[in-house]
Amino acid sequence: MDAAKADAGLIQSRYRLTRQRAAVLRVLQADGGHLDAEEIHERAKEELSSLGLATIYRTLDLLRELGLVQMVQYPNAAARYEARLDKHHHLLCTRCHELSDVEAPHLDELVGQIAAGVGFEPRDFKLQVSGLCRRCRNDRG
Amino acid sequence: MDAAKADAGLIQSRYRLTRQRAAVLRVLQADGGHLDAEEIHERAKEELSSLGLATIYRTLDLLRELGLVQMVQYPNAAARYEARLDKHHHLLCTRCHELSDVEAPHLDELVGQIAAGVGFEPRDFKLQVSGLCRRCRNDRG
DNA sequence: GTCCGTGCAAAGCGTTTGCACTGTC
DNA sequence: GACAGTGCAAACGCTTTGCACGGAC
Repeated sequence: MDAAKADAGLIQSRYRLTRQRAAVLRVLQADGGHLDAEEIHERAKEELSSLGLATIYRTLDLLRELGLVQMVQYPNAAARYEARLDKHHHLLCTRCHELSDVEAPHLDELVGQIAAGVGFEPRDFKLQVSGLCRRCRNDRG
Repeated sequence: MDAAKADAGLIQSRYRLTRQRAAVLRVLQADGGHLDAEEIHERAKEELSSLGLATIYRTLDLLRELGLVQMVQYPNAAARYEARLDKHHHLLCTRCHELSDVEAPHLDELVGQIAAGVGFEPRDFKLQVSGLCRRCRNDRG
C-alpha cells in the first residue's frame, strides 16, 4: 500500500524504522479501529513475540508526534489509538462501549466562531458524543 | 445562597448531608473553577482537617450522580470537577494549561444531525478545544 | 565505538477498595 | 444497635522510567 510506504518513510526521516515500530503501525493500519495499548501489544506479538509493552507505548508516542496516529481518551478507560488521520469525531455507546467515527462537516467554523468570541486561538478540537449506537438502540432502548 | 440550600436538600433527599460532603460542595461552589481531587482536598481540609482523600473521591461520585457537579477529563491529567451545571464546553490552553468555559449555542442541533445520520441516539456530548488562550496568545504566539 | 532502540522490572500516578471505627438515627 | 459514612493504608490499572543489553550506522 502506498500510504503505508509513505508512513514508513516519514518514520525513517527522523527515526529508525525498526521491526517493532513497523509492527505497531501495521497493526493499527490493518485494524482501522480503536485499540488500546494492550490490544496492540497482543496483536503485534503475533508478529514479533519478544515485543514488550513499554515499546508499544514509546512507539505510540512517536507515531503520535509524527502525526501518524491519533489518541482517544475516555474517562475510566485506557487510551485508544487509531491510524485514521482525517479530522473526525467519536460516538461512544454507553451500553456496548463501542467507539465509532463520524465526520462533522460544519464544526470547524462553529468552533472558530465560538473561540473567536472569547479571544481563544483554537489549534485542535474533539467532539465526543455518548449515547446509544444503532444496534443497542434496537436491541432495547 | 438559595442554590446552595437547594443542593444541600438534594443531597439530603437520598443521602446524609455530612460535614465532609457539605465542605466539598462548598469548595466547588466557592471556586467556580476546575479543581482536581487533590486541590479540593487541600481546600476542604482548611475547614475539616481530618478529611481524607478517599472521601473526596467518594463524595465527588455522589455529587456527580446527583447531577451537582461535572467532571472534565483531559489526557495525562487528573480529572477536574466543577459545580457549574449548565451545558457548556471547554477551552484548554496548551501553554498555561488553564481551562476555561464557553457556551456553544447551536452545537446541540449540529450534534443531533450528525448522530441521526448514522442512527446514533446522543445522550450527552462534550466539545474540547485546545489552543492558546487570549493571554498566552498576546504574551507570545 | 557510539548511540538509538529495546526488554524487563520497578516505579509512578490518579483512583478505588477493604476494613475497622465513628456518629447518627 | 443497625447502618451509612469515614479515615487510613493497601491495592489497583494504566503508563512511564531506569538500566543494562543489542544492533545499526
